[in-house]
Amino acid sequence: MLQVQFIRDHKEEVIQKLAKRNLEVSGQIEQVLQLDEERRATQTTLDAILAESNKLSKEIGMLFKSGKAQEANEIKKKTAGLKEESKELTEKLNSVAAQLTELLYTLPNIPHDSVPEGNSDEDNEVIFEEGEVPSLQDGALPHWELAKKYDIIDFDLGAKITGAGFPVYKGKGARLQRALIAYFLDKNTEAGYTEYQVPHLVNEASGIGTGSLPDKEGQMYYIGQDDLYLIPTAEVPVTNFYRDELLNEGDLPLLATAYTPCFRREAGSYGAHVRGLNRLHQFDKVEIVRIEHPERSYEALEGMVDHIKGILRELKLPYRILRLCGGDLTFSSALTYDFEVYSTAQERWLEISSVSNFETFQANRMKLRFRDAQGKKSLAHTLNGSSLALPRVLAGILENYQTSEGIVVPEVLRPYTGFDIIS
RNA sequence: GGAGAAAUGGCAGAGUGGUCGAAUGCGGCAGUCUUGAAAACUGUUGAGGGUCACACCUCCGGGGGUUCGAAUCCCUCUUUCUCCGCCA
Repeated sequence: MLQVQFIRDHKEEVIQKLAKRNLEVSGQIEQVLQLDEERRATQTTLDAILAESNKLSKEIGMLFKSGKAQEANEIKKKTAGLKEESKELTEKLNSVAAQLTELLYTLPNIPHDSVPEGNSDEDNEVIFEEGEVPSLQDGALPHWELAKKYDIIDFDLGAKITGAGFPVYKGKGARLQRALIAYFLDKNTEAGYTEYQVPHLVNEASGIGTGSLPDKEGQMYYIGQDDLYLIPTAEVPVTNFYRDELLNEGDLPLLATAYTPCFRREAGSYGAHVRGLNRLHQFDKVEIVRIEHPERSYEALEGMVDHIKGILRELKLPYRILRLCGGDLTFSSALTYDFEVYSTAQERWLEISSVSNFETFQANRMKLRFRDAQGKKSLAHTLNGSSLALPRVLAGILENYQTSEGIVVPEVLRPYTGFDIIS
């Protein structure tokens, strides 16, 4: 959520920078400023009435104490009108404040200056590419064929017990999943991230904190009976550890990592591109989250990018890094780098990680602040990234490591799998 | 699931209708003393809104109510603890 104070002080800048997202928000900004003005005016009037009412109440108290009940009752009569007025104003204030918040919820984060112009994923900027695309033999298979051939993922069984998009991993496939999770968590903890295991259901406040709610896209699974949401990513529970916290500057940065399953309804996305592991309703992901000092958050973002690069290098997967353009940037993010692995058999790039700096956008929603040495309080910056999303990494491994003998396990994973080939 | 108790500032803990944003202790910060440190002593120390700055307003788990006035009374929700039951 953008800060009202910032919008007040930088109105034109906000309008101009949100244009990068191909949004024309001048009408909404005007409305925000108007509601804010109204909110403050109402508050001021209400405060004056409450002050008067407090004063009278104190007088009444003193009069009763000194036995002057009659005088007290006289003053009591005067309070009735004030009470009525304050009630009306409070209602108005609540209504205006609610409208303001609702409107602010509709405004996405301001893109960083380095975010390229553009409308869709086609305008994303490739900033880095590394790794060799293996030349596969004739008859190279896409991962869903390989999964069937080696009996390591059963999509039909998942569809039977739950539905489409809920695969069952089996045998060496299941073991490989476990290996990847352990490997990623180890890499993250080595880099200083504290490992957590977190709930897979969150309450509404947490969803709002990270910007997942209000969920206009209907992406989250909702458990109505208990008013809880299945997490779409570990980002939601982990970042919300720090909701409503006032940290000390010395506590920063805070680094956390967690493995969780992720649940996404993916309403409306069907077709060839969602085959196999490409898009699922439930998938596994290891996430990294950082709470940073605003002055160091972009340095931290680059650090996260380097960290993920290191993992992909070790896995020896061909990958590239994109800087997302304004049109493709997610709602809460100021700057996002996407990592994509080249899926040789499908001959396409698969997104396996998204690393973002949200600056104060989430922190403002969740009131995550820190106090500096001078005692000044500021919103912290929140960042997160996948390190990594499993299904597409698995797809990349299956397709790129396939040989006539079977699927070779990347070397760094062998201590975790206990086998070096799936045949 | 049933019965009971509780939720107050960074922490501990008082406050059961009136000048309480809240005693006291610990902790933190500043100072005095000291070569330095400790101890002792003195002062200071919650958050949000609002203001140029004050004033002023709001906040004692969340929401609602009673009252001229609520941390304090009532309703409700959440969480924690104790006991019983069930259970991986």
